[in-house]
Amino acid sequence: MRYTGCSNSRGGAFMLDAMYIRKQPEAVREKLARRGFDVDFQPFLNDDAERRRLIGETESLKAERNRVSASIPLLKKAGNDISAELARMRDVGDQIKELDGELLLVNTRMSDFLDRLPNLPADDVVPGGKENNEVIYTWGEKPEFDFEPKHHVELVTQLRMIDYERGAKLAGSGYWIYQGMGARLEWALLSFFIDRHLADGYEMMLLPHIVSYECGYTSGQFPKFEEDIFRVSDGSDTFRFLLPTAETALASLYRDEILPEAELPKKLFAYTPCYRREAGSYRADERGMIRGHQFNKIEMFQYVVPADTDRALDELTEKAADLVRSLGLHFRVSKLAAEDCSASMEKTLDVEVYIPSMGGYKEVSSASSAGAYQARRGNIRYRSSETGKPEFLHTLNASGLATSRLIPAIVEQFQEADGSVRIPTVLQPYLGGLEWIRP
RNA sequence: GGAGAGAUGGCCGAGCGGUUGAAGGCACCGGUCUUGAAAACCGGAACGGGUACGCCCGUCGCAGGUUCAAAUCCUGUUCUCUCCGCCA
Repeated sequence: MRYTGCSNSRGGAFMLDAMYIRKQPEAVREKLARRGFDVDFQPFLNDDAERRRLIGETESLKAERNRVSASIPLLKKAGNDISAELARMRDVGDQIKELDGELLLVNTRMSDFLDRLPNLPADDVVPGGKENNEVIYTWGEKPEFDFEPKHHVELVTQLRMIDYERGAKLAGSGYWIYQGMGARLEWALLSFFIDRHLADGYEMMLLPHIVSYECGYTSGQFPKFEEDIFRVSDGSDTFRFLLPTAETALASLYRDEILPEAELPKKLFAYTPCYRREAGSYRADERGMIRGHQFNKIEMFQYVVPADTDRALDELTEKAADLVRSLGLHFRVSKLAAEDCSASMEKTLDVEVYIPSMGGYKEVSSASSAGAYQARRGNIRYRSSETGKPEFLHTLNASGLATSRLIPAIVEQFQEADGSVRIPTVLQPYLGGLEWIRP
């Protein structure tokens, strides 16, 4: 499936990237190498040269055609015989058509190549995978239990919060049902997050959960990661899919638009369920709610001018961390190494909550800067007050938060010997003042 | 689902085969005027690409077609609006 529509956006996005590669192929190679990508740019650079040669040829033919065409009405008026001109222009038209065909081929090859390249890591992002992630700070202490702590699956089942079996009956493995206090706790978490974001001046959005191919292209999921999503069919050929994250929709809000600089930074958040195939990614220690095909998440998003990106990433990371802190959960913040950042992102900070049964930390929020990567793909610009010209803006996103790993963290970290669970103070107002969930 | 109307620059809006890349207005930038600002007046300014930096090419939702020449004609397509039907 080709990226359809927005054809001039593609041209714009395409060229800027290409220009950088043309000018600094070694710098680009080095940056990609940090992500474990070994890319040979030679074929691309050859295409780039060929492309410019074809453009030169076809455009001088077009210039001639325009010139002669403009003179034809004048010649006609003067009573000249123009049949020779007409014949020649027919011929020129054929040549143009042929050259344009070749050009299209080269262009397609180049954009297919570029579409599949991940973002370049930021300068302060170290090479390598997970093992090179750096813990920035840790908050709180690992909980100590003077009894044998239970696994969250056992706790939430006993407390009748989550029904895994019937979830599987309804939809298959990887789906669960929130019930009773589980449903209420889930809703309390989301409400709490919403209130915090509103207090911080973020605008709330409720989005379509089924979106078009272009959204996936802009956010960077497509064309490389089409197998990670649920495609939906209405019998037509239109490619639509379920949101794997609200980011996918939020990144496309202003696609093909030019925002006034005064509107930036634009701070948004959205609640949506997230639907993911997670094909083959289950691990034995991820029993329960750690990884499912559907989970609830509130996503924060910012559109900023490039100079504001670092500040925005700090803000988003701190907001996500602060939510976990407010819940009283032990967590840490890590800066990801290049290979661990998702493809669209130049830099990512994870907020990871401690899950006692795993003896480790699990991501509840990923705060990332996409730099101009998504903006290029979606042709999202702002009018710079400095130059007066449209420039690509920067996009950032962070979960705030995904709940599916918070509930395990809450029930496990706050469990008592009798299997009851203490409700975090900040959530109690959302639960009618309730302090405990008891068997 | 049926019928109709529409889609033009940052925004609104004219144009319906040949100096129209596009009148006019708003917004924007520079200048004159002003103590300063506003108003008024004058001027500039679309986006993308190529470049021998003189210019040139492309772009009027999108994709094709007709033509020497398309915003303008033809076909397809997407989206928006109005009316009818259906429905949470």
